[in-house]
Amino acid sequence: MTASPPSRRKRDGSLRIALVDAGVALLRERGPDKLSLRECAAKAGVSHAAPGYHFKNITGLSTAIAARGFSLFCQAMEQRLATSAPDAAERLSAICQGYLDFATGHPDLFLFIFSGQKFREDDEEFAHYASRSYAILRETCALLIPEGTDPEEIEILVWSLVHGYAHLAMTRKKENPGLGRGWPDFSTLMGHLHKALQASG
Amino acid sequence: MTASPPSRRKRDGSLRIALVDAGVALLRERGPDKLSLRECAAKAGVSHAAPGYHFKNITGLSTAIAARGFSLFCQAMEQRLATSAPDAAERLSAICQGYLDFATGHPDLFLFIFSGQKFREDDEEFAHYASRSYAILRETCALLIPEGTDPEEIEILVWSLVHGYAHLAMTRKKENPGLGRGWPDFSTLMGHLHKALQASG
DNA sequence: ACGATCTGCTTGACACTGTCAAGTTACGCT
DNA sequence: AGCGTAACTTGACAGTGTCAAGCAGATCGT
Repeated sequence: MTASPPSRRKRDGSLRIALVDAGVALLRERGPDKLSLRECAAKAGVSHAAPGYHFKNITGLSTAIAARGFSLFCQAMEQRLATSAPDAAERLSAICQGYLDFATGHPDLFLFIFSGQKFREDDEEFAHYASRSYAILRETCALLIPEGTDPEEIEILVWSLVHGYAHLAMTRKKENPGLGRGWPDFSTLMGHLHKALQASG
Repeated sequence: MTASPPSRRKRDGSLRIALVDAGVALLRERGPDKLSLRECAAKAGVSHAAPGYHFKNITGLSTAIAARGFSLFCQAMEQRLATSAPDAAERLSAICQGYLDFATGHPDLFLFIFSGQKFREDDEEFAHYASRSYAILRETCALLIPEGTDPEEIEILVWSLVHGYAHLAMTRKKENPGLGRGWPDFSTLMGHLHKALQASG
């Protein structure tokens, strides 16, 4: 796996990246609770203690993987935003779609970053992408805040709805490769949400 | 811990219960990802392999703990329902309050049962309480379904909103003993939800 | 060109985990 | 009293995270 030339030493941090790659792959193959330093090492073709050098403990590796997760999460939302119509309602639909793209495309990673397990919040990369993901939501909501309403109220409303939908879909029965069998499409929920916002504004 | 008379053998399944108690306590003390068969055994005062007899593997113990979790979950909702005004909107508010009572009262257990880890779905107790918790939601929503709307659409709408709110509150930063600092109260979200339902009905 | 140094890894050890096989003990029954 | 079996205990093994020590290749000063 990741078979680079013989086994030269890297001063460029490429093993660090390879280990995160291995971790992401491991999550996908074995599930969100089966991460293991030693198996990441094996997958990357290095000795069992090599990860300990780059991430001093398993929390460090988990944090790096979560950072990768949040980065992909942001990417998914931005991708949908990039091809969205410019009006506020469409942009809101777009980030929600991106949200669900990420959840269905990387269910393991999605559950992992929202597992409630503690990461190293002081990690720069992690903090960057985690806060950026919320910033995207916030900016998109900004245009839809009814006069005289606390913006956070709407942000949390939207976020709760899409997050709850995605998270329930991922945790309920594993026989849903996409979203739950027979579940209403998110667009119908989005319709109700818009009605609520119109009624408020 | 749970110091019963000397160390007599029990034919009544009381060790099984003691082990689940120990597991629940362990989750609270050490976090949702730190469950251990051996430590549950120690906490219950039995040998390291005793849990293996009652739950054949750690998935078995996890399932029993999750069953306990869902049972408390149902209990929290029913308790709020019992003292609620009889009209549909109030009953809906009541189960949402119960939902949040459970999440804030047992954050570890809440994250555990919704961690996405797989349980033994064929376990009778687990299946009972898990499906019952959804049934409570369903029954409460039933009175609020607008004419000509798929009931599941409203159920998922409500469930997503309250679940997303609770789950985000639990996973975002651990310095929130209750719900996030400065977060809008759920009742405001509930207000928007009602507006949406009125606009639909 | 060459030795010193430092960085990136390896090796080895330890305490801990889940799981299984085999042994032991106490309870209920006849 | 004695037996059978349910409810454990004991012991072992492989796998885990973490740490200390060793070691070798890259880089630097000269």
